[in-house]
Amino acid sequence: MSSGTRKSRATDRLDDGSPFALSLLLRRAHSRAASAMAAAVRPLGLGLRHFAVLIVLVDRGPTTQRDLVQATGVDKAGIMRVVDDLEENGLAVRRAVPGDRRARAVEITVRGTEVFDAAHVDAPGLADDLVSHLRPGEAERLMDLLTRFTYPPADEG
Amino acid sequence: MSSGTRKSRATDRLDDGSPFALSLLLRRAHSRAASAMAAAVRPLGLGLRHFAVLIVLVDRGPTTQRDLVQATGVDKAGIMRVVDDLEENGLAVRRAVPGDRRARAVEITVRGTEVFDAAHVDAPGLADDLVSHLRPGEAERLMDLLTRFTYPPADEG
DNA sequence: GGTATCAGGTGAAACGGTATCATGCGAGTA
DNA sequence: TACTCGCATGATACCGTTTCACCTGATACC
Repeated sequence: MSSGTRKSRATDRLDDGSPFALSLLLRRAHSRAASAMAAAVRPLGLGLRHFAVLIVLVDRGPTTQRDLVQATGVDKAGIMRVVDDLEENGLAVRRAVPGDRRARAVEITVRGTEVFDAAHVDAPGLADDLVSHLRPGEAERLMDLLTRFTYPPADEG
Repeated sequence: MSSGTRKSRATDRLDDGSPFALSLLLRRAHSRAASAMAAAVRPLGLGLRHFAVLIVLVDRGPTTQRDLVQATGVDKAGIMRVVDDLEENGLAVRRAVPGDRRARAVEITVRGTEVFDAAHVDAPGLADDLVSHLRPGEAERLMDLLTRFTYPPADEG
């Protein structure tokens, strides 16, 4: 906390010692990754939020909107709008759930899987570029740490 | 990309193999960290974005809005609004820069430093809680990896 | 049946980014 | 010096997205 003027730093990194450092750093890290990966889906007229839903649909099959909220961490209003978009573009459909008249299961369409596959043409290359400046194994280490940071064992949230 | 139905997972994690996994994971990691740390500044009537600017001001002293854009990674329109808020609340002031009539240097006020200190009462504890389920040294390792992920050496963006 | 809870849906407000504009600086030129 | 042109800084307007609060209808529990 030097008073008065202070020479500007060489880098633009925020102070690592602050208790807010991790939060601010994650913001920039996400921004960097998101803007890079968005390039893979933008030509398809989709945003990453649409793709996050498609991934779940491919991975799990028909999924209620409630479960999509849980799986993606996106607010239910956001899921609503994303599913609206997917439905308008014919990439997914809302179907009634047999046992529960409240619930609507979202299911990916054939056209949806085609778009899903199309996005995976460029995506792996872009993803590799993101971490190409790290040393071997560090990308996996980062994923592992991030996963365990984001999903604590059960108690503390 | 297994075809057809597939058993639902126990956890709510997204597939780790997808090229989009890192981006989506960073989104949730940031969300978790940001909502936790926001609790430390919410009582002061501020958001994390305001605090990101205050940190730079404390660390560097008077800073032009252009440099705040670089330091925080926030768009210049966003910096405008944040500085507007800080000025309205008396936490910072815009001052003319001697050599350049275009530039406005933002400087933290006494009241700004008081608010800055007030936020640091709860912040360290909250920050520790965020990583308390990780093993010793892993938090530092995560910060290190995130830093090097976010700020590539110079060439590749 | 009565009540609490849950899934889905809707509208308003807050947030963040893009495009655009106005002014000032600086390099180059005559 | 005076003039132009390109670029930088800040400010503003607009638009898409996200978040919050509330509402409707269905289910579960007593």
